[in-house]
Amino acid sequence: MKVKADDRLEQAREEFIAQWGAMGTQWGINRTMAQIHALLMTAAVPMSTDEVMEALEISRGNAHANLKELVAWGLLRVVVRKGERREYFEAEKDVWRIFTVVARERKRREIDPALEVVRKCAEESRGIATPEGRAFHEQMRQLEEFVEFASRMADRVAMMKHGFAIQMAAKLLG
Amino acid sequence: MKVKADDRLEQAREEFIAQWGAMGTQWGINRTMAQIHALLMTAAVPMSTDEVMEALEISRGNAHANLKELVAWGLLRVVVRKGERREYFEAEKDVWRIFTVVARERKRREIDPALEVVRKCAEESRGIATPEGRAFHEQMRQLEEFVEFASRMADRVAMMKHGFAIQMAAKLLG
DNA sequence: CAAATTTTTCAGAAATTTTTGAAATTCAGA
DNA sequence: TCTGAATTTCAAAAATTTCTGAAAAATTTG
Repeated sequence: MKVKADDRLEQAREEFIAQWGAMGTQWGINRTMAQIHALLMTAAVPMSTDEVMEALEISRGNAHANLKELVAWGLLRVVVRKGERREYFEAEKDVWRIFTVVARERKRREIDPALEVVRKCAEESRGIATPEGRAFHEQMRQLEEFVEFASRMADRVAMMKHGFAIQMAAKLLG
Repeated sequence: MKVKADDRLEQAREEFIAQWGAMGTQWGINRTMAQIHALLMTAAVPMSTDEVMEALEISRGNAHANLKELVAWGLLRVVVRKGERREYFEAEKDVWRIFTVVARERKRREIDPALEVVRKCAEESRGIATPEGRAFHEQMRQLEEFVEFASRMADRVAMMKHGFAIQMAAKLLG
């Protein structure tokens, strides 16, 4: 009976890890990174690099690089047991916190650079006197305005507490 | 004087196209697709496949595939001039509409598949009696709840009119 | 219907990203 | 300081994605 329960869990968990990994691709996150995240998000206790390597059948270099990347994002914490040198990794499991972390990172990688680009182009095209020049500048201005708006929204959302977000969403969805 | 204005415009526009293309990469959109979008978003009149090929120095196959993809997304419209067989392409220039189109597409590619995955895993792990099994199921349930929430939010935002979004954002940002 | 023009397809080439695996480095305890 | 265990780095290999260019298919016109 215990064996059967363990099997079912094992199977469901492997399914989750595989699928979440495949999805990472769509999200612009590499497969291994997403798989490690899925693995640790569903781990009862922190895992070492070697345990991750074994569970996902990946190389040390790959495991290492992606574990560190996840730590940099803030999705994993490093845990050290006293009297041991080895590092263990533990995932953030709170769904709302995972979301805000990812939102912050995506804003940094997607919105901030876009803002720079449109600002520069709006600036460079200021005052060109031809009709085409005016149209171009106006287009850049509108883009800038919008991207700046998106940037502020992202900041706000990333700072929100779960309760507040739910409350706000209730209004929006109601 | 006219020449100088044209040069400045040309330069600013090329900068925009190059940078927007580079950014596409970060956004999980391929470079050419983003460049074509930038090119047409800043074009005074609709352009043909050959004009796009020439402007970006890309092959016919590449131009064709990405023009069609942009049409499928709803970011370009096909325009046919009377008495001409050739197709011309015209970009959606309204920034808010561009945003809602992209939001819809990203929801479809990123959120919907995630929802399926976590639903399946929550289902498959229902009723596993071990502590690990319960923890896993609970984690999947919370993920499911959140992704469903995100899905609904995305639908709402994608349907909003510009004015309403601004109004709502004012509350949020104020 | 035949010719001319335009669109579409697709196999292979090129570019980019990811992964491996082994060597170099770091670190803590003896 | 030396040893052994762990982390970090990185050049090369593998996998994946994107692009080309030419051929095939479709469409319009005379």
